Amino acid sequence: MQRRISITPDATRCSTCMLSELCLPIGMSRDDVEKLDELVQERVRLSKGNTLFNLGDAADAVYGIRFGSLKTQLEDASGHMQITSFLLPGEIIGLDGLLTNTHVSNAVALEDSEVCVIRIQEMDKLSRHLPVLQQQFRRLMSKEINRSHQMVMSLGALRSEQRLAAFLVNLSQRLTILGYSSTEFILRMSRDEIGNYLGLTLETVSRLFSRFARENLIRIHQREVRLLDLPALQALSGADCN
Amino acid sequence: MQRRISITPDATRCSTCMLSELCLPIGMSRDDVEKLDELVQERVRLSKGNTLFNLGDAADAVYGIRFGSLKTQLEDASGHMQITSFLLPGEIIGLDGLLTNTHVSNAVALEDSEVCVIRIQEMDKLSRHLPVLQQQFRRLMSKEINRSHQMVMSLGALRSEQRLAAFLVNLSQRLTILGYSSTEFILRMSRDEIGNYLGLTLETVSRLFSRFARENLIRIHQREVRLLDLPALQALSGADCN
DNA sequence: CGCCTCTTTGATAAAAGTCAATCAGGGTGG
DNA sequence: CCACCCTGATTGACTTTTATCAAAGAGGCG
Repeated sequence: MQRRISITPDATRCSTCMLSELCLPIGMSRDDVEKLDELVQERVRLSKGNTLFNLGDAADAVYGIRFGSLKTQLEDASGHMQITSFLLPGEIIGLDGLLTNTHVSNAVALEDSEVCVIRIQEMDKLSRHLPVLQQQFRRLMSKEINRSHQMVMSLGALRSEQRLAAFLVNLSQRLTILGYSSTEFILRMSRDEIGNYLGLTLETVSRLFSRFARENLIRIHQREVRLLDLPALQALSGADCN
Repeated sequence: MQRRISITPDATRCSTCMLSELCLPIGMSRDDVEKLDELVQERVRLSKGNTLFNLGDAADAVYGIRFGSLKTQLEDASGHMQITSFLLPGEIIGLDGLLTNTHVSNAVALEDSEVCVIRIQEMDKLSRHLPVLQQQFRRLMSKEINRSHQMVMSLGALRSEQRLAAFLVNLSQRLTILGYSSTEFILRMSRDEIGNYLGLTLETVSRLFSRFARENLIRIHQREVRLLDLPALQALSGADCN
């Protein structure tokens, strides 16, 4: 189920949002963030499994995640899906639709989630009086380019165990920024989804988790993970010189 | 060798450039393109093997390729390089540096090349009188995000032969847009570089080229390729339903 | 309680990597 | 001008990694 929520005068705005240090306003001055308050006029609440947008939908907005998590996936001509990202609160989704104003991917909620709707037209209007907003948005797009390039590096250069270690370390880092534990968290995605994302099969992912557990790098039970040896995982993920 | 060239009054500008239908001005009106003419005040000429920028360099500009070709590559902690793109005339390079105004990759010329320097500061100044320029730039960044996501799909979902076929088809399409032959061209990169880009070893690339030639899909001699059966290559690259 | 989905684990097969030798061109220096 | 050298490309033999196929186990939800 997808439900649109209009923002009431007393609702949380960018300037009063817990995530304002991470999301669109990251690095902006207090004053400038307050000017952002009129930008988001709507939110969307999604229950688990529902789509925020689909391939082919008109793309007149991007979305900042308020809570929950989503995945984006591309679909090729033969119908095969490739997950291109897992997104957490404070991250921006939908940037790939701005080329033709049409979404080229699907965005699906991995759990009950809520996103802030950032209309491009509103942003352009606002940025006339707030030029820093354009730079801000450019930074966010550049960040997504970097993230995707890192993914290319991971898929092109790392072996399965390194990819999975890098995946865990990356999740850990992003959760830390959000104030969650860096060593204990719930995987919101299935083995199949992790495998798809990392270019591996679900069996390989499962086997690697078991092996990491045997080697006391992690403890894992279903989707609950505890990272026992973060430095070792970091080393494994390619930071070492082997 | 890298040489900076100031633009003289009689030099080619965006409005008189052969590539204006492809490059930064793609899709802009005649009038708007003329307003772009003051944007590029400098060009850089690179001889083969030289770098346009290196990891860590200040990033105050992006670059439109005028002629030649370049590669961009990331370097990980252990010194391993991963090529993230090969760029042709009309394409924009350097978008990944706008997050922190520092380049996070190297850009190296694959042959003697020339690029137009697009200073971000100039662009921001100009876009105050030409709001369409911001949208234009957003489209270009979105395009790079899409390209990179496609690459993730290719690396994550395709087998070696499909990746190489997709690589050839992609090159063919981009060369066609530039007015070159879609079936006969010179590879500007080595087997090693192709392999690195596609997440394969140079031996695998070489073997696949030989196999494609044996199957009459291509003819290849050193770096000269002729695509004999483009539809079959397209089918192989994942457009089929197998 | 039972069904259904997700996960784990094993056995085997296929894909791609590694190591090694040879070959082909292009450029350089005698 | 030709021989040689160096780099890049090809090809073969063998190994490793990861996928595939298959079966069984574990939770969660109606």
